[in-house]
Amino acid sequence: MLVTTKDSTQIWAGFRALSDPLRIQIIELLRSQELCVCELCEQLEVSQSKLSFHLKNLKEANLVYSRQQGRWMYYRLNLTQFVTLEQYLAEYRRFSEIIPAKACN
Amino acid sequence: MLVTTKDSTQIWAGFRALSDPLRIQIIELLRSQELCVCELCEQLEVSQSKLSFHLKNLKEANLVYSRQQGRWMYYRLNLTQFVTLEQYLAEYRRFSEIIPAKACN
DNA sequence: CAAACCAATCAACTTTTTTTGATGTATCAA
DNA sequence: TTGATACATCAAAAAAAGTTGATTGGTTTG
Repeated sequence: MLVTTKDSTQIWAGFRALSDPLRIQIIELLRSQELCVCELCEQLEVSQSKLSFHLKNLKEANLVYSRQQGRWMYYRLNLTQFVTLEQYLAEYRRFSEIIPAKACN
Repeated sequence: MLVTTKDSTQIWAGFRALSDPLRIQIIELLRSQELCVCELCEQLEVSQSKLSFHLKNLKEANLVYSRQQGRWMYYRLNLTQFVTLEQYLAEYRRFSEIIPAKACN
């Protein structure tokens, strides 16, 4: 079963968002609780604009949600997307009979 | 439980390798069977050097093995690494009680 | 209203990744 | 041994991603 182009895009875009050390740190902080940008800034000791860049990145990959409250912006994980990626990887384990190549030529 | 820096590197490096459409296509072809470079070239319609670049990329992330036979080089998936990444993602689902943020200030 | 605050965005710059075409190396076949 | 094949590697160019500092927009506070 081949994934469609559209699904594939979702997939590698998701992995791309996870392919940066700072973004991994961000989601690990969000794993236990929703946090506002200022708190992430403090804990990760990075500039606000840098953080904004990476949060946008995570958001565009559907890995986080955000909600505004007053002048604060709170971010939290979108677990659904994590499950999607997890299941994509799980497919590899499912049909794990990998046939050795026939000799080439 | 926080992952160590070393583990984290393994993780985002793994995701980084999966963050490219061509590399996703490659692993999807390898999902059912080991293939040689020339066959991947044909099926994906990309240049050989381009393919080599991406295969190296996958290999450095431990997502594939390779073995040489005569003048052919055969690539196959390293499912162990897929499982590692899958389990990393699964951790997010496991403790999915995400506490809403306390009001900031 | 004005000032303070939080966070997004922008432009300029730096760094990393990817592509391309050429070259190198090893293997095999004639 | 010569030529062909399969693949890796390299250097240069192109494209994409990330960083930085400044600015902007929206919200609250005084």
